[in-house]
Amino acid sequence: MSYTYDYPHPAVTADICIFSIRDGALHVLLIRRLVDPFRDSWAIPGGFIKMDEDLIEGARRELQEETGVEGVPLEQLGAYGAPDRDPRERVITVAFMALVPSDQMVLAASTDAADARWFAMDDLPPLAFDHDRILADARTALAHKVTNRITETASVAFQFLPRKFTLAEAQAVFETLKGEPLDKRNFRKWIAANWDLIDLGEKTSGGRHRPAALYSVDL
Amino acid sequence: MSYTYDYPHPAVTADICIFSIRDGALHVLLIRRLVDPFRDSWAIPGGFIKMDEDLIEGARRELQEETGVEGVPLEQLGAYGAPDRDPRERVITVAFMALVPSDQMVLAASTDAADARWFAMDDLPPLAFDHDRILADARTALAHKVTNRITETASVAFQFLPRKFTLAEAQAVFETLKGEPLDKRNFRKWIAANWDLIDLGEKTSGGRHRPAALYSVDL
DNA sequence: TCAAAAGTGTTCGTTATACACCCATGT
DNA sequence: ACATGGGTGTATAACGAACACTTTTGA
Repeated sequence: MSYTYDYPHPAVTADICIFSIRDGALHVLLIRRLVDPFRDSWAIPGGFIKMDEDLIEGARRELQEETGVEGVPLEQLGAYGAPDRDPRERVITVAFMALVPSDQMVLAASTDAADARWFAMDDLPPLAFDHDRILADARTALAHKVTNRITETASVAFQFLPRKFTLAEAQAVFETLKGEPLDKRNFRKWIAANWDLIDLGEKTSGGRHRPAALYSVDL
Repeated sequence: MSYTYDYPHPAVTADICIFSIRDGALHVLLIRRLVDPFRDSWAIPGGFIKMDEDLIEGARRELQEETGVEGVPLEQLGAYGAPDRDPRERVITVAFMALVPSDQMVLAASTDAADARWFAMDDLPPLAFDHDRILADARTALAHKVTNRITETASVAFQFLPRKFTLAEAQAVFETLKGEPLDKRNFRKWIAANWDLIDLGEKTSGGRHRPAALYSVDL
C-alpha cells in the first residue's frame, strides 16, 4: 500500500521526554533505536502520528508502545522542524514532556525499540536526531514548572517520596527537579505555605544522627 | 508531479497571528480564503511548509506571500493537530504570533489570498478551521508577554506611539495590549522603572485641556 | 566529645495593588 | 466657572533571597 500526494508531505512524529527521579538523580527515559537512521543509538521515545489521532494521543500511544509507560499527563513543548533533522526524509516532530514516578512505570521494550532505559541526565549517551536540543528545552521547562508556580507537575514531586517523609527528603526531591540547591529554611517556609503538610508526630529512627519529624502531604 | 510514500503523511502548515493596534483597538491580520475548504471565509494567514525550509521560515514566507508583511520576529505558540481540523486531509499546523506596528506594514493580497485585512479583535468574522482556538491562545500569550516581563514584545509597544508621546498615550497602548485598564499612577511608576523615558521638556498644545508632557523612549 | 543532620526567624529588596486629590488649560 | 484630562505619593501585602546558630542523636 502506498500513499500519493500532489505535493511533498513531511512525516510528523511526536517525541516525549519522560523525566523521573531515580536514586536521587534526575533521569530521562530513552529507547535504543532498532532501525536506521541512528540505529542502535539512544533517542527519546516517539514515533509517527497516525492519521486519525490527535498529536497528544499519538504521543501517548508511541510512549506506550515503545516503553510501556501509560497514564501520564503529557504537556506540549513545541514543534521542531529543521529541514535536515532527519536524514531519511523531512520529519517534523512535536515534543511533549512529563514527570512521572519511575517505580510505578513498567518498562517494556517492544517491536519499535530494542530497549527502554532510564538515563541520568548528567550521564547521557549521544542522542539521535536533534534530541539533545529537545531534551535540553524540556529540562528547562521542567525546572520552571516545578518551582515557579504550583502546577500539577509540582504535585507529582511528592510521588517520589514515601508516604511518610522528612522535610530533608522533600527538599532533595525539589532540588533534583530544579537542578540546584535550595536554602533549607526558605524551602520549609515555601513547602508549608503551598501544601498541606501533616506532621505525623513521629520521628525517623535508626539513623546515625538526630531523628527527623515525619510528614505526609494532603494534595 | 506526485509524491508517494509507504504510509500516509499529514500536510503541515504554519499559521501566523499578527497583532497590531489600529485606532486604539487590538487588531489581527486575516486573509480571505480563495480556495476550498472555507472558501471566502476569513482565516489567519498561513500555508504549507516547504520541504527545505524550517518551520519559522515557512511561516515568514507564507506571511509575506499572503499579506506582504515582512521582517517581523515570530514566536512559536505550539502545534495544533486535531485529526478533523481540516476537511480535505490531515493537516497539522504550527502556530506563530507576532506584534507589529500596522502602519509600517504594506498589505498586499496575492495569489493565495483574495484579500488581507485588519480586524478588530472584538469584531471578528467567523474563522476557518480551528483558527478561533489558535487566535484565542495567541491573544492570551500576547497579554502575558506584554505585561509579565520586559520582553521584546513589550518593546514593540512603543512602535505604536509617535516619537514624542504622552504618558496617557503610552498607557492606552499597554491597556489595549493587555486587554484591561491599568491604574494611572502604577503605570507611570512601572514604565519609568522599566524603560528609559526621556522628558523632552515640551508640552502638547492645541488640546482642549491641560497640556501633557512629551516623552520619548530610549530602547 | 564529636560528627552529622535536624531544626528554627529575621531582614531586606522588589513587585503588585489599592487608593484621592490638586493642577492647568480651553471654552 | 466648569469640564476635562494631566499629574502626583503612600501604604500594604506577597514573594524571593540571604543568612547562622542551637539541638539531638549515634558512634
